[in-house]
Amino acid sequence: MKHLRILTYVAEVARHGAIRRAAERLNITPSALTRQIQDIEYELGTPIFERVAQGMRLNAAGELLVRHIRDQRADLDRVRSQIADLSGVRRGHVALACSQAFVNHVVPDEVEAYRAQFPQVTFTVQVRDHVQAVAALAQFEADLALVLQPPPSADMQVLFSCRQTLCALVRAGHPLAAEAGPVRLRDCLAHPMALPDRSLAIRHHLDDALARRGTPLTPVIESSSLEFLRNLVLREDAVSLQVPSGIPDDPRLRFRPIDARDLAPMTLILGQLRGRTLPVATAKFADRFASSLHQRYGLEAA
Amino acid sequence: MKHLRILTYVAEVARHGAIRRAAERLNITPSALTRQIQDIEYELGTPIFERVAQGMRLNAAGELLVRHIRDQRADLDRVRSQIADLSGVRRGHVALACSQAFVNHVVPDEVEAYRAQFPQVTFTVQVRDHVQAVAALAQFEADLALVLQPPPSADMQVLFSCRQTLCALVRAGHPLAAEAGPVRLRDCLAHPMALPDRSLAIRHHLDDALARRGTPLTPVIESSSLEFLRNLVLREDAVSLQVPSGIPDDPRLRFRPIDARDLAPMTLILGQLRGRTLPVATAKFADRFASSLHQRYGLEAA
DNA sequence: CACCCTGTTGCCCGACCGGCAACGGGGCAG
DNA sequence: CTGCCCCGTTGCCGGTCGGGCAACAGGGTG
Repeated sequence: MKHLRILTYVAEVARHGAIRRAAERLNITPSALTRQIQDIEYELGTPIFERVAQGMRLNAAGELLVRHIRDQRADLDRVRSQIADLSGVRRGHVALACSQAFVNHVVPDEVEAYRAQFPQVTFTVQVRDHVQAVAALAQFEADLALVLQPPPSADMQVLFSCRQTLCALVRAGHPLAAEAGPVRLRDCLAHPMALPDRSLAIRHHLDDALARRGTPLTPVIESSSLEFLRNLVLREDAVSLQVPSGIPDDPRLRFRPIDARDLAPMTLILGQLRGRTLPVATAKFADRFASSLHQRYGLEAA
Repeated sequence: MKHLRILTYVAEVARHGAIRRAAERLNITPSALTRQIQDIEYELGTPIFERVAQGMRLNAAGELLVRHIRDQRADLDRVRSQIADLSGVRRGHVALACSQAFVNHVVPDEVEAYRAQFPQVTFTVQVRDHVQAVAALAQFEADLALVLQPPPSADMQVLFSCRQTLCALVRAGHPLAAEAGPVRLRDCLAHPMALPDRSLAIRHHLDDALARRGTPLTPVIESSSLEFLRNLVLREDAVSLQVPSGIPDDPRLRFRPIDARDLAPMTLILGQLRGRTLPVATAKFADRFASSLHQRYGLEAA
């Protein structure tokens, strides 16, 4: 929308901390940009940026204004979506931040199903760890977040949650694949472990449990990529630890849940920014997503 | 603020229901205005006005947009006020809608006290009846409302409330002024009555009470102006009914509370629009006003 | 049918926005 | 200390967009 142009300028300068860099991204010259900023500061009767040698830094007034700008854009999006909705065409955009574990089938399946019905709705899916995902919500970079074990945050409003039991993941033919049903953690640790690294919630969960019991952990392979770990498990008799919803349907892979005595289940959460009214399309998608997760993984936890 | 220009156009056309009238108020020509409206409709991909022979009527999409515009302007006001606040100068504006009863000393005293401390804060005080005052809040035409017995409304959030006992108002020398303390309603009705008309909450309250008891009421004088009624009472031995907070400090006037057996006290309410975050200056004024009312008239009612 | 009101359109001008080039100033390496 | 680089800023100029004027299309009304 045209009238947001100037506000966009402010937001962009704030984001980059420098007029020249912001001007480049906005495809205008620094001179034009500096003048617009000055205009706004004049209208407000106070500077909103602190001029430092390295560029521009928001001051307190600027922080307030930028927050207003973000709110205002989000609200306009919501209104546009509502308007599109009542004209019959379901347009809109959904920005989702999710953990790596869900890029296999959980999110793609859901997006596919939704787009089959409303092809006018577009999506962006960003893979973020559980901390960054919550931050993305607060920054309005994402409308929804689907994550494992997010840090408790007042900003996050839970739309759905359930328990996910960690599973030992091995290739077909691995000794652990001989039996079915729960497996004890110590039986896993007897084999070489290929584990997520500390950027992933799964690893934090495991480390916490082992630290409490004083069991040392010496993974043979560590990676920030679950996909890499799966590919590795296919090639040698290592054991990985993943959540079932993140394991693709591959006949060469086998997985067994870790016995509940050894490892508490993790929490899967679909959430949005607390207090935010989502655009129609986004809200409807969130709704369906929640009930679809409900069907797949059972009741919401308390 | 400059970027709100176009949005103001929409709001003004919506308010007047006609481009030409709106254009006149905006000091531009109808042609310029029609083009701006068309631009917005193009950007939104849908008309926001229904063209009728008599002018322009908002359609559903327009309603949504206009609501957004109102919210957005209110939020900007709040941000500007916050910014002014943190730069040390307490600027801001307070728009108050109040019942006639409070223009004598309640509101002027409070405004004076506040302006003595923060002369940069400006005020508009609109006198509205109890129904219109609540509407003014919802329309963002007022930030605060001070009224008697407002209709219950989900839009209204109570900041302070207390009870006000209706009083018989007479001039000094009137037979009723001979005694002090509560007076029975039937003793008043024995004299010619000079009453507020049905545009005022006091009259509704009285009518309700009398209707329940089947007592007929034949006022000699009716007026929508409390001030007129007081001036009349000064000139002849009539009895008026007013709330004590609306009676000026005039040695020629006497008033005695109506006995509680005859007439329940009325409710005085200071309120704002539910869910709205008021600008700093306004919020602070509301705060002081509430505690000042508290000191004058006692505890909040439940 | 004429008249009045409505919104709308073609044409034109002026103001505003953005581009270009140059300037003042702070941080940093030689 | 000096030259260099990057920072924001300013004077000047051109294109674009907003607004004014006058005329047009259409519905309601006497």
